[in-house]
Amino acid sequence: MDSPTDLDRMATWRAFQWANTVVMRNMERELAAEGLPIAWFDVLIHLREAPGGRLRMQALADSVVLSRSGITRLVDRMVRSGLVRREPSEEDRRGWYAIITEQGRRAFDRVWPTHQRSIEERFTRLLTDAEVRVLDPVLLKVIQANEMGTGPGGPG
Amino acid sequence: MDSPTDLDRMATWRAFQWANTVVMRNMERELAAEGLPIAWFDVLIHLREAPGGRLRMQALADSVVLSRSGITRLVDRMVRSGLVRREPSEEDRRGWYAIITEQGRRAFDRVWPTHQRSIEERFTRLLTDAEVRVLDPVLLKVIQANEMGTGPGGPG
DNA sequence: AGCCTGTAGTTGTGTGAGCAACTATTGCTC
DNA sequence: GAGCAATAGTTGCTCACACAACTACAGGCT
Repeated sequence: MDSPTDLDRMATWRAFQWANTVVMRNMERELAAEGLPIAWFDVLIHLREAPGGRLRMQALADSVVLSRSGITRLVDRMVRSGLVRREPSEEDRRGWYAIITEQGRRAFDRVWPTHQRSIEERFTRLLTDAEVRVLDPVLLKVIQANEMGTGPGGPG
Repeated sequence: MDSPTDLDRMATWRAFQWANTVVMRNMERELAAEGLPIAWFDVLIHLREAPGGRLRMQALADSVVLSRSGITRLVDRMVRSGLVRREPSEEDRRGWYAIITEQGRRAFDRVWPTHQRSIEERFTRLLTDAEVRVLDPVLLKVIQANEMGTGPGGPG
């Protein structure tokens, strides 16, 4: 029962990266096949969970890990498609809310079952209970050590 | 000691995604500050480890998880910068090798210490030995369940 | 009030990635 | 050995993102 060497740990790091890449790529393809880019899905899932189904642009950008300009244009597209609408903030006249529309909720509901099954098959089902219990604090440690201001509650 | 629920597992999945995103973003910024985009670094690390310092274009694309057109252009840029050169394959006259140059090796050596430290601080140092031993097989399972033809030995 | 620094969001611009179409070559089948 | 599907790589096109500059408003200081 030797300790993992530095090289072992580097391999773990690579596997971590690789696992994420390959899962994300597959999910992206699957969601795209349903006509919903994964970025759109992430926006919907965060808006849906936010009180009032709405989030300030910057908060949304943080949630989906996107630049301010990035979120502006992503929301632009989703507004054009009717999944999201904008509304000015009452409290801060510089601010805008992005708000999920009924159509947005329906779009989410439509793809969620498939996506959920995909997450299960590609990730959650593969883990034993014990592994989940180890993984959770590990991921939290990693997130905290790399925090950039925003807390988790991250991507969908 | 209840079993993690489906919701718990979904949260784990989100944390997994989030952890990867936040780490990658930080590393990208750090490497970019050293003048080497992370995609370039990944190419260099794979070429360096390959026999003869060379890899066929498609193999390289698989290693860094990029489309064929993507790898063509990425290699284009690196050739222009002198870190990589191309050489036709003897065995298959359709094929080309991407080969790391001396300058490419020097570029790698220059940024590697910093990057290595970054990986340690942001990831490997955070894990106990026991956690590494749990994490490794978990990641392998995820990779295998999501395999796309290429094996791991993935990104750098 | 007037100023001045900071923040919210949008817009101009450059770049990197994927998809599909294309060329060249391989290798299987008859 | 002629034909033909499959593969290797490149190129045309489009799109999404980041960075920086810009406008508008907020909030503290004098």
